[in-house]
Amino acid sequence: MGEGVEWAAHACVVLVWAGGDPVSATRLAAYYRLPPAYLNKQLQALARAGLVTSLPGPRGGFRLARSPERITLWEVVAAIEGGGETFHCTEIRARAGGAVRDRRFGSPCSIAVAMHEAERTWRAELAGWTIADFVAAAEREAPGAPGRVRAWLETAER
Amino acid sequence: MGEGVEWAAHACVVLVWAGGDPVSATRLAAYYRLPPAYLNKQLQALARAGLVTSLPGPRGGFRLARSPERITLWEVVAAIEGGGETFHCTEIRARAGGAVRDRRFGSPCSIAVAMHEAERTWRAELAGWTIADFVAAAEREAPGAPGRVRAWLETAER
DNA sequence: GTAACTGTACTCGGATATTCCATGTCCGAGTAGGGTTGG
DNA sequence: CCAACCCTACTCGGACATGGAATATCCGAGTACAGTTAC
Repeated sequence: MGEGVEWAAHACVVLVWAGGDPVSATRLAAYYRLPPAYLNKQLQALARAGLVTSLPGPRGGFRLARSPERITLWEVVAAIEGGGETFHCTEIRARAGGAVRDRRFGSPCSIAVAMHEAERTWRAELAGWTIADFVAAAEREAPGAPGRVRAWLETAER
Repeated sequence: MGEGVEWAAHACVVLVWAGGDPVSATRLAAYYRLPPAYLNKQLQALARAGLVTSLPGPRGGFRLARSPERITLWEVVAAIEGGGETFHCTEIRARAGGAVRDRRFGSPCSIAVAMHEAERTWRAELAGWTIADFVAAAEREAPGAPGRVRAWLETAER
């Protein structure tokens, strides 16, 4: 799994602490010491998925498109990595030497079924977590975080 | 996910149908129309993981190291893709601008926790399936498969 | 006839190229705000 | 003084390099069998 997912998730948490004010990719990248252009790429992916809204020009940036409780971890992963199945069945049983050449199999390959079932539970588990959960956990760990982050963003402003 | 996993799983099913007789990588590759040398690489990975045993020389090849009920889909995936976590937390919160530089966080990052929890259920789901399940499903779908496969391996023999 | 020997063909195993995707970077279109200028 | 205009700085957005891993391949070490030969 790409590390862009981790960046995107943490970025969403910071956007919550920003309180709805747009935060530019440059600012976010500076906060986490990340390559600005590449983080911008990830944020664009979130924008395409409708998780954040983008605002161009000065005073522009990104902000959450919905409330944190309504954004699941699965949506973030899907936005960055793509929502498709990670396991792709190539139906190699249809090419088996002993099988009839153009046979159409009624039921899908049981191996693919197992893989997809496992992925389904994985996605369900991810969908059980929201950005709000991570915000709450971070604030429980470091109560002063929201104020500090907001202050940092303000001071770096301009 | 790499397609080597699919090859390895199907290969295990064929090994069951071979009834304990060693089957060479070349034979298996010919059966599924796969690149022989590369399938050999995957089988070597299975051998390193202890899922199959290898036998060199003529009449050699691979056979299952245990009974099909004792080989889970997770073990196959782990043997090919590596058993490590697919999500690797880089602790970017420790590099946050507002955070204390060398602060040691007591509890792990909640995002990483969520990811690992989801992966845990994924692995558990995969571990719930065994090669025997796939063999049973395939025989239910195509009752003559075992005999056909065995015959094909015999005829192609030599 | 039998037993030992030798040669061959076939196997795994790891070292070696190649292709593709994730990573990382760059520049262009567009916008808001401030400074300037003319009335 | 005020309003219109322009210019600059800053933003997102997508097009463009780069590196490492997955994909694919090849050759060497080792083994079992068959054929051969000596006794």
